[in-house]
Amino acid sequence: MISAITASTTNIFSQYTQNEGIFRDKKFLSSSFIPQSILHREQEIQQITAVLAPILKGYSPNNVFIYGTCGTGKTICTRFVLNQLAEISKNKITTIYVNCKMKKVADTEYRLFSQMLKELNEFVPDTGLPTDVLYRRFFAKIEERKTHVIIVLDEIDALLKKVGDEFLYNLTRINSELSKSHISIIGITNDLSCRDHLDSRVKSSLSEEEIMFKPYNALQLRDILSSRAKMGFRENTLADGALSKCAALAAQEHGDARRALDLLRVAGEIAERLGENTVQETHVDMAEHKINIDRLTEAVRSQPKQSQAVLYSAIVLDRRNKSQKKWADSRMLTGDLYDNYKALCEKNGLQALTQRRVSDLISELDMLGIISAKIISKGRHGRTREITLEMTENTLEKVEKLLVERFE
DNA sequence: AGTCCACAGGAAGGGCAGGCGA
DNA sequence: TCGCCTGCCCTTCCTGTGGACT
Repeated sequence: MISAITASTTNIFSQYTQNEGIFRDKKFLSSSFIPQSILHREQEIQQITAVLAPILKGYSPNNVFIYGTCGTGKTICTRFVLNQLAEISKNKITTIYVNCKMKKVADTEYRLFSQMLKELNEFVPDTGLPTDVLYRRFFAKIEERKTHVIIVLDEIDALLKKVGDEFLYNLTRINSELSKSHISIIGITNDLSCRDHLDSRVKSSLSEEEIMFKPYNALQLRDILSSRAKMGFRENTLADGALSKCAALAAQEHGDARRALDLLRVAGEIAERLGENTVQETHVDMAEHKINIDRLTEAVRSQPKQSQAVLYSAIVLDRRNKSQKKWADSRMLTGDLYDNYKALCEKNGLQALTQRRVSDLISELDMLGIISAKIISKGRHGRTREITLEMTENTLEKVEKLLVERFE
């Protein structure tokens, strides 16, 4: 029996290695790959370059705020320009890149400075030091460099929402205390209203320059995909319709190039797994479906147990409402959900949280796009949130299966 | 116009785990 | 070892809110 299994797996592996496959090199289909030239972003690249160019003559560049929705090339263009700048200046410039949305990495002031120090090869403990000690170490490290330091704060809105703008004020003030070095800040955000929430003193010092990235249209996305596909796929392995479909689907989602690349790569993986020689439109459909399911199930899986309990209560309530009201009305309110959640906790021996805390968990699930919670007023019957599940039936089944194992 | 409901959500602070330095 | 600092998760207390009802 064992030898039979071994023989079959050996067969699969040898088939896999013998088959040339669809991909030439998958890294070219990754959104983090920075190509030699970036299509349809010439103007934006020029704008970033113009802001940073004074560095080459020894002047301090202005701080800059870059806006644009997801996948419009803000990060890649910034990194592209910084790479070029580093090359021309013969690495006399220090760049620090931090993604402020990364949970447990840079989602608090302490973690941001800890992460920036890490980029400067100074390691500090995850917790335990007073913040001003981190500030001092950061100043010292910057001063030690005796160069221009460009700090790129990607998804800066996430951090601003969480900890306020005090850290930005402190960062912009550093220059007055430095004598041998200089700091410039590039803030990248997809929240267009982000700037409006800044304190006026921060606003004036940070938003000296502003650059806006418009979404790509389907034709532009097609160009981008086509150039990446030439590098990423072997010849004649990609049907023309598949490429157009990826571009069209991503264009529908506010011109998101990252999404287009993901679709193309996953479609290729699906085709390869099915033993096909070319990627077809059907594979793109399957990829879209897979990406949606994977994104949501992964988000649910990584939630703490209490959040999962809240979500499971919502699913149970949704199922009950649908069966009782015969699909007519599956809306649920915060109060109903909380009662259901408390019952679930009791059944599972879980300490129930207060309604205040559950209200925050509902907001977090809403932010993740797993549920939708809309505030409504029921007049004399108070104000509450109307909650609906934001999942297709297939995804819901997968998520439910995952949660049933934990709570039933 | 005033009242009332059922929350939303801000602010403050408690408790815990963990690191640092005297 | 102890005091002080941090982040994180949570509770308690409080004010604000929109629209139906009186």
